[in-house]
Amino acid sequence: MPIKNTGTEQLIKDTAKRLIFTEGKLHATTQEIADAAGVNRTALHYYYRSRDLLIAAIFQDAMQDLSQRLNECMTAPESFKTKTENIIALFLRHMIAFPYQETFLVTEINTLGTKLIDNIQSNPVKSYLKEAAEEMEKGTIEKMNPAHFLMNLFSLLSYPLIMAPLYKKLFRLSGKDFKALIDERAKIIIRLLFKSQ
Amino acid sequence: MPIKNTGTEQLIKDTAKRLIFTEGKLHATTQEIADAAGVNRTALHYYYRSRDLLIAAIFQDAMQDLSQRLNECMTAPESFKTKTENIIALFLRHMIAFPYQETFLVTEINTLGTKLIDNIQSNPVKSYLKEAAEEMEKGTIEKMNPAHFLMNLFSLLSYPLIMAPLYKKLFRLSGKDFKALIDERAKIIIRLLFKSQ
DNA sequence: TTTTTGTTAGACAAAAATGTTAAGATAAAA
DNA sequence: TTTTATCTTAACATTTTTGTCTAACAAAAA
Repeated sequence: MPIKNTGTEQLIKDTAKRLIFTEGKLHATTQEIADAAGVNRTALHYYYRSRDLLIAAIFQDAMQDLSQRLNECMTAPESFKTKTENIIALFLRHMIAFPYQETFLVTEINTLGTKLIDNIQSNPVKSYLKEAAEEMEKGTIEKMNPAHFLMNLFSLLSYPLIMAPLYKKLFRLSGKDFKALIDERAKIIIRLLFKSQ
Repeated sequence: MPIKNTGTEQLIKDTAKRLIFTEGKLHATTQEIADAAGVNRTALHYYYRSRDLLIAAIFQDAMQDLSQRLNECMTAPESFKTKTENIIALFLRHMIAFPYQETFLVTEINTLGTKLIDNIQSNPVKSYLKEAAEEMEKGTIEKMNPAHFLMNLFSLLSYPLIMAPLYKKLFRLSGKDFKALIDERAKIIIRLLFKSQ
């Protein structure tokens, strides 16, 4: 780590994340990133040496961030429903800020190979799936393979935000109206996933 | 259209679609496309003149295909539930074959601008939404903004297939096991969207 | 004050990707 | 058989993107 930290290294990475994760420009060039960050392109090489290394750093961060969010959410010491409500709140907030983070991860894996994620942590997910299975026994949620429950949850949270540009056109909605729609989703999702009473 | 049609023009486009829509290689180069198609890169230029034009053709096809599927599905003369079951079957089949088609559309829009889709047809969707609202009155599905119903439907259909590389790792599933999981989803989705009896 | 650190600017080199051209092979059509 | 449309090969030009180097400068640290 540098002795005199002016935040430029972080700024570059954060800007790249904004372009890629938030604005969905999955193939931003080094020039575009540097311009958006308001730094010279040389600074990007100064800190990250190459585009690939910057992208690798961003990929690592994204995986780490995803892992950590799953970890924290899924192993929290709360009731299953409360926990699920928290997952929804947290992931919705995240998807609003960084809708293309998961898309980025997947397309990187598709081009660079699946070995990128051999070390993914699946234990917290497993424990959540187990709890879901118990809830199914209790009858608070529909019986199904718990993996489906989790996929349903994440689908309902994520997909509308990824497809926002299409949905806005399809529904003829302004950005504001679409946002209002998204704000309603937490409740909708809970109502859908949990039996009515 | 060429007088002597040997299918190479189509082959090139189909191959590019395979790479982009199926394999999720969203920034395939002309060389990669030509190689995958087993033709010389010049053939690509011979037929499409430039990469951008090939991509534009693919984009148009994808929009057209999406529009047409929506159109056919949503205006079919069947009961709402049957119609929805058909939508699920059709879109699931499509997502299995071309999981990244919508992702491609959205990332293209994100980089080239929203004007690409100003002419999108939203009438069939509107009529489906109206039917959904009627079903809500009847009580066969939960009451909500019909737009949510549609977003729920497409989310549940699409997201798991887009995120397959991640989910396989997260659930530690082989390709075969994951496929089996996906095959169960049509029923799961119907059960989730429609009230139990 | 001198040195170090962070950073910029500019020029340039190298690589990658895209696009062009000309010549020729092939096979089907005329 | 000649012609023509299709497609390849190979060479090359252009553009885009990436990466490197050097000199310089400002601000903080020593």
